[in-house]
Amino acid sequence: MKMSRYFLHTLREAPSDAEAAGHQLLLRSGSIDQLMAGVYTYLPLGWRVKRKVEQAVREEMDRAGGIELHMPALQPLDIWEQSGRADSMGSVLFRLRDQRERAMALGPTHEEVVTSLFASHARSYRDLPMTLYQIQTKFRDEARPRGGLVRVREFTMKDAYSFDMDDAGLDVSYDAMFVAYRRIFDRCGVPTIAVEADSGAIGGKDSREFMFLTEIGEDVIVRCDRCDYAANTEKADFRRVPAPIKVPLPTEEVATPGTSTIEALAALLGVPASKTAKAVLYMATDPHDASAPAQPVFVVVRGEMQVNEIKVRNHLHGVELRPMTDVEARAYGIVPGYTSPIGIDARVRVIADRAVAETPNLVAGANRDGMHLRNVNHGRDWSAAEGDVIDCALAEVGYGCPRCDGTLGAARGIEMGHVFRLGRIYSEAFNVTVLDEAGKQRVPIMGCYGIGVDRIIAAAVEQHHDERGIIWPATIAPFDVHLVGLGLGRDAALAADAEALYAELEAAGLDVLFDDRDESPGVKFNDADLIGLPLRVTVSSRNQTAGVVEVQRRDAGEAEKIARADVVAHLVAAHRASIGTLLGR
RNA sequence: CGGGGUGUAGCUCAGCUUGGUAGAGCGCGUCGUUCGGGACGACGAGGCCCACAGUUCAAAUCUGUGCACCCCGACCA
Repeated sequence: MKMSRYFLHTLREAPSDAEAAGHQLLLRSGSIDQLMAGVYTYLPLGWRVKRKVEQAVREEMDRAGGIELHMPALQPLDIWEQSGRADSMGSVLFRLRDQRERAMALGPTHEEVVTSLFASHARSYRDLPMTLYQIQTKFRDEARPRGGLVRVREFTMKDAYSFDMDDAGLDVSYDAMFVAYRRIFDRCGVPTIAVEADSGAIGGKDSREFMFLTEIGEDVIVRCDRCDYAANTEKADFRRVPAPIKVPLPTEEVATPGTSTIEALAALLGVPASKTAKAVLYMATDPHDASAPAQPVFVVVRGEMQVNEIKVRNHLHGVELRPMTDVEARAYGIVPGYTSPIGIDARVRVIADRAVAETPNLVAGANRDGMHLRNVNHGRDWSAAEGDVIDCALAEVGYGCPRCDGTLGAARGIEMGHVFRLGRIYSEAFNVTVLDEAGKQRVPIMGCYGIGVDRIIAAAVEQHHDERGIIWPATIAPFDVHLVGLGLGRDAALAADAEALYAELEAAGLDVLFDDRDESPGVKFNDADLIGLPLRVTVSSRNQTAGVVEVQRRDAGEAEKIARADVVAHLVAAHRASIGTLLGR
């Protein structure tokens, strides 16, 4: 491609809307353009990157046995009601009506479509196992798009769905996807780690997220410093330190006027926060039944810990939680600021984290203004209901690893992909049955697997750039070679040779961006650095005289002078080597 | 949805406090000089100052109401 004829306009300064380096560089390099919050145009340069990423994903999915298809983004709302997610997806689902007022949705994901599709086509165990995938535009009405391509409302996802007869088959399908994901991210130059994850509104269990670790990540993960345990904090467990064996002491009241926070309480009584019990009050509502009254929930964790609301919600089967108001609390006889699990109104469901239940002689509220109780013990003075002592505290840096005696550290990350064993939630909802070898109807078990294509691009730039611009991994670079012609307008012979080299490189199978513009060397070099193609070739009168051209790798090293006659072979070899490294060959 | 911030030229911003009819740098066009790391000169194009409603002789500027975008939080297959 000749730059003089290309639709490409670099920016010297980044638009002020962009904060992350990767977002700024994608904008400055003329790769993307924002249309509105969370909606971007892929400009020609960015579009080439996107197609390369898609192709990398496609090849690896095919290699793993996936079969590509393409499902509609526009979907009837019926299927969302059939699965129950019309409610549970809530406001994230883009809804619309056609001219006959039929309710529809723009697909935020495709479990419903693929499962109803599979139901009408699959008949026999001979059709299984089957993994179907697509690369599709998804729509999610995100409350807060952010970070350029990181969280957007219209985006491209590769989503795959596996159908198997039994758990053992699902394991095979799942493992194949897991391996393919590793290869995809490696190939695109995006380092990821697989972490245990909450499966969220999609349902299912046993899910793993592939996280790209970065300061700008919106998820927090914890990792063990000794073993390979890693988990999203939404899901993470930690080792509760066994309490030293202590005899429960008699409770005693202590006056604590004006002490309604754990910090103030710990300071006033001279005890660590870990010797206190923290009460957090919620109202829980059922997203599937808006008419049902909100239920009061009282979560107790140790004073130094935070409630993991995701775990509480999952424990309560997907309810929505909101903080209880003081007015509501008083209606249940609760004194806000001095809340006590002791003698709580029977209508209030008490859920306790294991750590608080196992720690003796804690300071807790007395449910009287200005009063706390010392030496409160779970089991003697108060109790969560049967089955309501659970892991529901947030894992934090410095806590013990749940798997070994290591310590947890924390990092931020962006979710690049997610794989999980779905189970039969959807296949049952859509009445998928196939006949097994004995002629009996069986419901297949499903897995689902997603990758954010746009996020791969965002992460690749975030990971590979310097102060001058992008350093594209060779596998996803928009072009392979940046051919820079200096002073072509003043030297007809040079211009002719640059044209010839351009043609030779293209003929050799390289994608070339040829800067044939009438611009000064500084402008051209700066644009080349900004755009970040892996290889830069400079032709100039100076080099021409010596019979050489100059080759510069974007990722490292000094420029090399290469004999004009050898340059095509040299670049082909350099390109192959870079691709080979990323493919792990 | 709560909190904060910002809307003036394609981009980055000044002007707003103290109302008087629009500015800079970069970018863009033409011409000339330059030509290996964002050159220089001359001339030029380009703005419904986010929108609407007030106040005023007069509003980019003051007031109100919206809207958009960004950040933090809530939310998030």
